[in-house]
Amino acid sequence: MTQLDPRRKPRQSRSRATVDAILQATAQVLVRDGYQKATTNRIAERAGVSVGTLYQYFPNKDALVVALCEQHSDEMMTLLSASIAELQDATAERATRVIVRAMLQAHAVNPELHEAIISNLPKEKQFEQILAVNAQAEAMVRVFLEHHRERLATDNIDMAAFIVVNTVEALTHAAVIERPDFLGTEELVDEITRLICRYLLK
Amino acid sequence: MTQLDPRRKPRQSRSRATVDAILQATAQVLVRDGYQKATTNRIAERAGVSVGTLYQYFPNKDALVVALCEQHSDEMMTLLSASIAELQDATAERATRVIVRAMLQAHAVNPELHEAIISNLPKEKQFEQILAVNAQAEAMVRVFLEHHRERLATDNIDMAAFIVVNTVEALTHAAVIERPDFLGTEELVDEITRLICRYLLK
Amino acid sequence: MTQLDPRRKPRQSRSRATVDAILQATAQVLVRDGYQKATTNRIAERAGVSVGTLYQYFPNKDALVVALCEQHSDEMMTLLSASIAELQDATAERATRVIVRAMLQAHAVNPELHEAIISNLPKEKQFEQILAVNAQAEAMVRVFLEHHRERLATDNIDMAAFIVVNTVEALTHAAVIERPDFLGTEELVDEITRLICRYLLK
Amino acid sequence: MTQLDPRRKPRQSRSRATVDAILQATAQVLVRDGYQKATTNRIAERAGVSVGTLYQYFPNKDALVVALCEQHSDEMMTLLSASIAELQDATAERATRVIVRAMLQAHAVNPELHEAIISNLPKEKQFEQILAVNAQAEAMVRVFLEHHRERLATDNIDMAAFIVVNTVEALTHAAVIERPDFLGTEELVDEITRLICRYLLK
DNA sequence: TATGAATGAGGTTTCATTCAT
DNA sequence: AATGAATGAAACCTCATTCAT
Repeated sequence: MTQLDPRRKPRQSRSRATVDAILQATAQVLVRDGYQKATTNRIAERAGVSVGTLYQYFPNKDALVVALCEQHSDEMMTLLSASIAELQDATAERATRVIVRAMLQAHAVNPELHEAIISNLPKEKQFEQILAVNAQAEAMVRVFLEHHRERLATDNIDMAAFIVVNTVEALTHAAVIERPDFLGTEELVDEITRLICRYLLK
Repeated sequence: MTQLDPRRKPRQSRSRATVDAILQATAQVLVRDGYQKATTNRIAERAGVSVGTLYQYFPNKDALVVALCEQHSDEMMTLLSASIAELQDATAERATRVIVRAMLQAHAVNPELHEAIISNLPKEKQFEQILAVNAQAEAMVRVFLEHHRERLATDNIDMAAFIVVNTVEALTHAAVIERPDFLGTEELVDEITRLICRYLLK
Repeated sequence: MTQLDPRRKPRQSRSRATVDAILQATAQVLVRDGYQKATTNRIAERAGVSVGTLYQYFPNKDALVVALCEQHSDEMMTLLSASIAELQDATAERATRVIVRAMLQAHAVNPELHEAIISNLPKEKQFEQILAVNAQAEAMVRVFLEHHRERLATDNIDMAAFIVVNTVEALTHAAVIERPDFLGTEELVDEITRLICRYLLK
Repeated sequence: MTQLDPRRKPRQSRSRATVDAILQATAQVLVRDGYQKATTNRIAERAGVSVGTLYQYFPNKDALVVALCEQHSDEMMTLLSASIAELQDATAERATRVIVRAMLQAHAVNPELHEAIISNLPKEKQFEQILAVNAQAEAMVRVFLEHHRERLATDNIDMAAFIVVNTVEALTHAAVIERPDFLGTEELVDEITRLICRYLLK
C-alpha cells in the first residue's frame, strides 16, 4: 500500500492558502472531469501552482483524493453529529424527521462532489472517511430502532435497519442530485418521514 | 464523438463465438480488476485472442463497454418486461409485489457486473442502455400509480414516483450486493412491498 | 523489491532482433553516458525503437541493466570455466599462469562495459551476476591453494586467498582499462605470475 | 562547464560551522543513501539548515561533492606526505613497509566515505582531488623504484610501477572495506610487504 | 481474418535550483 | 544571512491503437 497521508502540514499562511487552493482545484476537476481525467497536472494548473508544489504537500494523486474525502466527510459528519443529540427524547416521528432532515442537509453540503466521489471513484478508492458517513447514519438508525423497539411493526431489526438506512440514503442522495426542485419546501422531508414511519411503526 | 457501434455484425458462427468470448472477458476483467485496470490487452488475453482481433470487432475500448452494457441491460429488461403484463388487472398490493420481485430478479442477473458498471465506470460512460433500465422501472411505477390513482394517499404523483422508484432500485441493488443472505426467502419482498404499500395507499 | 526479470521471451525473429538492439543500445549508452544519464528514452532512441517497445520486453530500467550484466558475466564466466579444467594437474607456476591469463581474457571481453558496470552502477545495483564472476575467480584460487598447500610459504590461507584474488582482479582490470599497450605480449602475464608465485611458494 | 568552487570563503566562525555541517551531512547522506538518493534537500535537512542556506555556500550539487572529495583527499594526502620523508634513507624492505602502512592508514581515514566516492559517484565526478591521491601514491613508488633501481629484478620499471601501485591500492582499499578483521595486527602489512619485495627485488 | 510487435502521447512523480520574505 | 515555498524540466512508465506479416 502506498502512502496516503499528506506530506507536510503547512504552517505559514502562504502555504495554508496553497493547500486550500489545491484541494479546491481537486474538487472542481473531480466534479468537472471525473477521477480518470483528473490528472495531477490539470489539478495543479487549475489551482494556479506547479505540479512540484502539489507534490510538496501530497505524496501522490490518491493522497489528494483522500484528503478531499476527509474534508468532505468531516463536513457531512458535523451535520449528522449535531442532530444525534436531538434523537434522545423525541417521539418516533420526530426522531425520524430529524434523521431524514440531517441526511438531506448532509448530502446538500456539496452534492456534485459527493456524487463525484461516490460514483466516479473506483470502488477500492472510496476511502474510509466516506464510508464512515454511512456508518454514522446507520448508527443513528440503530439508536432509533433500539429506543423504539416496542413500537416496531417488525421484529427482524436487522432487515428493518437495512431497509431504512438504504432508503433514506438513496432518497436524500438522489434528491440533491436529480431533484433539487424538491428541496425548497419541507414536503420531501414529510414524505420520506411518512414512508419510514408507516413502515416501521405498528 | 467517437464511433461506439461494433465494427461488423458477426453473422458467421465463428465470429459470433469470438465476439462472445471478448464480451465475456470484458465482463470478467471489469469485475475482477475494475475499469482502470481493464486494459484492452488484458481483455484480449483473457478472451484468448490477440488485441488485433479485438479491434477487428470493436473500434475502441468504449464500444466494448457499450456493447457489454447493452447486453447486460437487455437481460435485465427482458425480466422487467415479462412482468409488465401482470400489472394490468392486479390489486395494488399484488402489483407492487410484482414490481419489487421483478427488480430483485433483474438485479440478480449478474450483480457483480451490475455493480462494476454502476460504480466503477466513469459517469459519462454509463450509457443509455443502463439508464434505460431505470426508465423502464419508472415506467412500470407510473403505470401502477395511474392505475391506482384514486387509492393513493398523496396527490403529488411526481414525488411519489421519485420516492418509489429510487427506493425500490436502491433496496434491490443493495440487497444483491451486500445482503445475499436476504434473498433466499420471500421475506425481503414482503417487507419492501409493505414499505411501498403503506406509504402509497390510504 | 521490484521485478527484474525480462517481461517476455521473444519468439519471433523480429522481436529477437529488437531485444538484441535494445541490449546493445543499453551497453553503448551505459558506456558513453553512465548509469545516471542512461535514460530509457535515450536507450530506446539509440536502439531505434520507441520506449513502449522497450517496456514490452523489460519491466523497468533495472531489468535492462540486469539482463546486460547477465549477458556480460556469462561471457566472462565462459572464459573462466574453460580454464578450470586445466588447473588440475598443472604445476603451481603453470596453474597461476592459467588463472592470470583467464582473468585477463575475461576482463578483455568488453572492458568499457565492465568498467561502466563496476564503477558507474550504484553499489546496490551491482547484481549477482557480476559478483558471481568474482566468486568464480575466488573459487579457482581456493582450488589452487588447497591443491598446493604443502608448497605454500604461509599457513594463513585465508589472508593469502584475499591477497591473491584481489591482486589478480585489480591488475587485470586496471590493465585492460588503463594500459591496453601491456596486452600485446605475454610480458604482463609473466610478471603477474611471478608476483603471485614468489609470494605464495617457499 | 558549471561553477564548481564554493561560493564564498567563509571567514566568520558561524559560517565556517555551517559549511562544516553541510559537508558532514553530505558525507553521511552519501554513505547512508548513495549518490542517487543524496538530494540537496535531504542533505540540507540532515545538516539542520535550509536548502537556501546550502545554496548560499555551494553554487550547485557538484560543488558540494567536489568540496567533500577535496576535504577527504586532503586528509589522505596528509598521511601519505608524512611518510615520504621516511623513504629516503630506508632499506628497500623498510621503504616498502612504510608505503604499505601509509596507504593502509590513508584508506582507513574514512573507509565508507572513500568507498562511497569511489564506487557510487559517476566516474566523471570522481574529481581531480581523489585521483591526486593515487598520483601521490604512484609518485612515492617511483621514488622508491628509482632509488633502488640497481637491486630490482626487472628493468621494465613502467610495468613494475603499474603493478606495485595497483596492487597496494587494491589491497589496502579492499582490506579496510571487506576485512577490517585484518587490520588489528601487523600481519597484513607484513604480507603485502613480502608480496611486493619478493616481486621487485633480486 | 488473425496476429502481436510496435508506437508515442500523455500520465505520475522527482529534484536541482530560485527567490520573495 | 537564512528560510522554505515554489518552480518546471525531465525522468519513468502505461496503454489505446495501428499495421506489417
